Amino acid sequence: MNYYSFDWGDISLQKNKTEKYSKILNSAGAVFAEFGFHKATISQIAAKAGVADGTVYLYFKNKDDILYQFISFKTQVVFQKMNAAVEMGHNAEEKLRNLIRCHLQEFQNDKNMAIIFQSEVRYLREIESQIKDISKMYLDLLSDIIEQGQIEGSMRQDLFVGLVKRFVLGAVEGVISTWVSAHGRYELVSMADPLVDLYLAGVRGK
Amino acid sequence: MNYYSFDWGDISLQKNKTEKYSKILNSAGAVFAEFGFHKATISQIAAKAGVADGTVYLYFKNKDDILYQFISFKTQVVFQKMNAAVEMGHNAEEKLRNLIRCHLQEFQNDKNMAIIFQSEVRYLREIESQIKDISKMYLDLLSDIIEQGQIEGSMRQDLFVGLVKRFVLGAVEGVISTWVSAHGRYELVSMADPLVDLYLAGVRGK
DNA sequence: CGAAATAATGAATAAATATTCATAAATAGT
DNA sequence: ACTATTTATGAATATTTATTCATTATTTCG
Repeated sequence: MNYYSFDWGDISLQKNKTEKYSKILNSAGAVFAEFGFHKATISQIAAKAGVADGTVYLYFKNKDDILYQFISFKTQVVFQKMNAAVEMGHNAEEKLRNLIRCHLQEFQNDKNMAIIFQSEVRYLREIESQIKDISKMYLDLLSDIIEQGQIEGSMRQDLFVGLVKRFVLGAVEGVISTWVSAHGRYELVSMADPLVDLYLAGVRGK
Repeated sequence: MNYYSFDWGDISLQKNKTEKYSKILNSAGAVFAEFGFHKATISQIAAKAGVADGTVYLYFKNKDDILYQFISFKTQVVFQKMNAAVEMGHNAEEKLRNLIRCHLQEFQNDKNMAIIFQSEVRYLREIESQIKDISKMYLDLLSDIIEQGQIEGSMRQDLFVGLVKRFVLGAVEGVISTWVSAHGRYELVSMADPLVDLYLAGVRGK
């Protein structure tokens, strides 16, 4: 194994493999988003990725696996960003605001992901194990923020935390859902501040 | 046509037809809820309804049509009740509370419906026309309530109504979703008051 | 280069199941 | 009771498409 060939083979192999894997995954994302998981076909995905149908099966166990890996990968990436965003906040309100901003920003940047999360996540009922964990992480993140807010005194003591976090996540998802229905015509992220304001102050006048 | 036979034929015919139609529709609801629309089979539905596979096609155009009719029917019934509930309220806050209570109560009473709405409604992308209209009615109901609240002075003037209604609906759906995931183990309707309280006052302390 | 290993192909296969339809049962009208 | 009409049956069909795999292409590396 000389200097020139040192690991190059493996590296470029890895790279090609990764590239093709990503290509297929992204194509799948586009096709799933356009037609929905069940109406999407392997042939469509393969064609869009520029590979043969059979090739898909060199990178994924089966059709379900493609969806699973797509969601799994996207979730991980987004969640990492959310975590970082929350950490940037100096108090509970700031953390909440950062979380919501990040959430909306990421979904705005990746509409395919937004559509797929909205429509297909629930299909993975059985497969869900890992994905459920990540959804749980999101809710835990919220729990921490709320609890911190209560300690700081910026949030009410009489909150039912389990309800509040569902309330927050549900509303964000609703807002994203509307944005998707509107074919992403406006700035999703511009909803962040008004939304956080609603969380904090409610609809009632003073 | 004598006294004894007067219209009896037709009446019982109607009744039988309606009965079988409902039987199939309800069986479909149960099967869809248990297995999900795509994994549910016509044979399962037929078996549960106690009819032959072919019979299903005497009452429904195809599998999609069963889902469509199920959702369509349920939506209409629920929406009528919601409307009535809202009308019982004497002011915006009461109306909002009645709406949310009714919403949660109806979904609690019909878990199959809750599951199907949660998982499958978005599948009907194309078919959605009528269903979208009904969802729109829900949002209009909310718009009216919020606007009334603003006139009464019980709700802030600076609300972005389009956002608020999504916020409200999203949060209710989130709460229902959690309840379904918990296999309906607690009283969904007990969430109504805390939820409305969050809408009105937010999470911030005074 | 050339043999071995790896990767890609896409036509053929296999399985699932929605839908049809010839036949049978039930019902209604006389 | 008898015929016509309506309703129900369920085995057979038809279609769709995920998945396989024998073959071909590409890459690796002495």
